[in-house]
Amino acid sequence: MLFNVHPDSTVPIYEQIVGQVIFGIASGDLAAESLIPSVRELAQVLLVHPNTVARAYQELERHGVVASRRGRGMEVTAEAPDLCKELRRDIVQKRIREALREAVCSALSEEEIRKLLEQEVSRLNGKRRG
Amino acid sequence: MLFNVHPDSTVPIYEQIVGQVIFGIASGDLAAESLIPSVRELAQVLLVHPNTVARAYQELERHGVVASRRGRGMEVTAEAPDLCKELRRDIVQKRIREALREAVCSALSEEEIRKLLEQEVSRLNGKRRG
Amino acid sequence: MLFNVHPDSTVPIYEQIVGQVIFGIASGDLAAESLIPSVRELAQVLLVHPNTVARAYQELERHGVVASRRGRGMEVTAEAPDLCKELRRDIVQKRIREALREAVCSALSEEEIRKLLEQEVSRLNGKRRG
Amino acid sequence: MLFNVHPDSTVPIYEQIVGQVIFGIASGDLAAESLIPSVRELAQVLLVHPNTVARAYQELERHGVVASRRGRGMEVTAEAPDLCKELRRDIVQKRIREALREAVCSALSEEEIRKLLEQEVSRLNGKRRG
DNA sequence: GTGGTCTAGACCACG
DNA sequence: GTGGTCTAGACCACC
Repeated sequence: MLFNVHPDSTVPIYEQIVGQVIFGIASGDLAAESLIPSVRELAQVLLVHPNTVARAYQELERHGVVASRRGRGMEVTAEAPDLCKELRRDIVQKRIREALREAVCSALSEEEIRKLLEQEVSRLNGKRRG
Repeated sequence: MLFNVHPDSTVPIYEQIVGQVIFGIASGDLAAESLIPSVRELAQVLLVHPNTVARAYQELERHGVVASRRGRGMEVTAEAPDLCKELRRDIVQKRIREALREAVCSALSEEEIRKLLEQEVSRLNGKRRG
Repeated sequence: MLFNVHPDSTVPIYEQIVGQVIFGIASGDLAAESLIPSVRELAQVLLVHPNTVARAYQELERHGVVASRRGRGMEVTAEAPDLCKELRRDIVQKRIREALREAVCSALSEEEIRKLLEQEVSRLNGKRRG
Repeated sequence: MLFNVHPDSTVPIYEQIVGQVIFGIASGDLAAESLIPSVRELAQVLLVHPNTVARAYQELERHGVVASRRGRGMEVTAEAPDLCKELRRDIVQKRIREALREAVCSALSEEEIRKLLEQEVSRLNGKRRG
């Protein structure tokens, strides 16, 4: 499981972590009933403060995708995989929708926007395969 | 000239205003050497605090796209139109790139991402024409 | 509006604050559309750290009983009074139910429990009027 | 002897176990000079960690209601039955007092509180007999 | 070892 | 002034 957080994003770090865990569960990297990385462990990997991770985990618990197991850690719930697939779609769709809305209201033409999109999609697929 | 700010976005309001003005200049809605709306006027239209607008204007001044004319207001500079066309592309591209990067790292397949994109593009074009 | 928190309770302080605000809204002490005390102000009154109050306020926001007004404070929502009357009942009922469940499983007889209850009710009503 | 622990209560599990043993001794289910269940046995029944049970037993030993008998286990002391009857009353009374204090400070009327109490008492008696 | 709570104090965005 | 986020590090309950 690989975590990607960007400390300089306008999106709070804890929210990025929430998203990453949701993605991990949706993709199957984090299986139902398994334990997610401990607060301290993930904090060390991401170079953020444990409190920041803890806050993300509380949010995830609130969403019902993980449950705290006293003294053991945070466990992925049985319903999480289905739930996270929905949440993942919502997150990605929302982000894309906002980007496109901004593109439209920037008065760029539809062709220009499509060109930009195609270009960025190819760019990322290059990265993905590379 | 139409301004769109979304108070619940993670993007700060003043930054949204900066973007809107840049878009307005790039599209020609705000012509070179013309005056942009006064701080108070725009604050009233957008239902935000005048300080927030003032801060956005400072940022625009820093970018060199507007210049304050004592006693008259803020004027679009001569170089602004070209500059803003570049800035506009950068802004839109950056936002799209980030949205797609997130889509990719969510482990959605390329196909699913393309489907989402197409769906959202149509949705916005519907709105644009409607 | 009077706040009662007990630092040595097993119930976390932030949760006690959540309850107190809900009670205040349910009773009408905190009216819809009004601002609740600021984080710093309440922290000073309760002699707790501002972060603790902030956490309580986030929880309340999540419940939909207050909403953050950027730069102004936290506002009681329009739906809050009705919502809080329900929440209040749930909180009080839950606490009473747990106390009684414990009383029953302590193997005290029904009479003894009733006697204890009556005694404590009178005691509190004495306090309330005194 | 039946043990009831609620893992999601704000009351620590070890403290719940302490209470349950005190109740058992007060009611006569656990007789003076008899052995209480072993740490491992009780841990298995309650599905909690043996350390948690061990901690509860330490607490009970500190209260003087059980004493460890090398090689045999933990024995209910001779003074325990009387002591536990007092402790039981204190525990139940404290819990009820706190629940009622909260009810009062929630600004529910005396009438409403009495109604809630009556309703919950009947509910539990239904369970007790059922 | 685990997560949960709390204090402390920094910086930021916004009004 | 407001709330929001983050770092830092303490102590606790539990496994």
